[in-house]
Amino acid sequence: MLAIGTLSQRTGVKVPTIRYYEEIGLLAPPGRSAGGQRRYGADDVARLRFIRHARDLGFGLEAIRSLLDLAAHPDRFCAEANALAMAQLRDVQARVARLRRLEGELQRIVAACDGGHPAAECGVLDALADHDGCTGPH
Amino acid sequence: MLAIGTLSQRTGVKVPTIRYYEEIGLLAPPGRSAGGQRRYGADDVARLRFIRHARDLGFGLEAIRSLLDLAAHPDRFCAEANALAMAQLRDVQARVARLRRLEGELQRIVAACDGGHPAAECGVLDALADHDGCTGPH
DNA sequence: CCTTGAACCTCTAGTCCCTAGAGGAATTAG
DNA sequence: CTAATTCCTCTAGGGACTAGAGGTTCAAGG
Repeated sequence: MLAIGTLSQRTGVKVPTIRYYEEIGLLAPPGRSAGGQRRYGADDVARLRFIRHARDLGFGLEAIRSLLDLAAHPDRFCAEANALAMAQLRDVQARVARLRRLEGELQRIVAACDGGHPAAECGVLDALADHDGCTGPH
Repeated sequence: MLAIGTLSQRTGVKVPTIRYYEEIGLLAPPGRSAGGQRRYGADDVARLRFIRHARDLGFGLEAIRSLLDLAAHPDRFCAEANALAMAQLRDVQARVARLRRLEGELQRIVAACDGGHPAAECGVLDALADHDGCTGPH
């Protein structure tokens, strides 16, 4: 049986975060030692690693809850898991597209000023004040 | 003089958000009508547009506060504005890089399952449970 | 067996940037 | 003048944690 700190080390999830996951019902309340401390088993390690991995991939906790639910019922069909992963992929792709536009605007803005002027002539401040100078929408 | 709703329309910032910006000191408390409603002028439109644009570009409110402060002192040098914009650019670039790695992993994961299996054989669920299958770190 | 120090416990509050709703007052168009 | 719309303040919530206070339990060394 593992203490919470050991579970934390084995999964890379911080101790308060583990307790938070328990609080919101993502992790089942574990057994306790005689003195009342949490004790975890191998199942908890696997479950928490799953959560960690999905979080790293940008899934929200509600999506993760659905995925875990699905994984707990191996006889159900996994169309939902597929749909969740596809939604996540589309979300990531949309964010990349948006960030790349921002990157372009920021490069333009940074190039407008080398930092050596009085603020009155600063290209950065001008660019922020004037959206019309932007190449596209954001 | 503009009512808060008109200011909202002209800047694209929602009414509660404008009040929130006032509360945190990003926008000066405006004058009031006889009945106590906020009345804004052209300066407020410009300032709020500046804020909106910087938010759209992903700047945090504290960075925006610094930028506005700088813009209010046209005699100061703008090295700080330049530094803030560069920091923001680097931040955006780092996020893009990370999201592109995620995109790759997600594509691999989505390809592992067409949604037509029982959950026990689902490639998506397997991939989430097993980080070692991933191409790179995330 | 006892002591020490690390790790654990609960609880509250804070982060960021808003968003939503309740209950009521002011304004504006007809 | 009335009715509809907008405005006011105040409180609470959300996502996903993070930080801190004040106190308890555990494991290892002597």
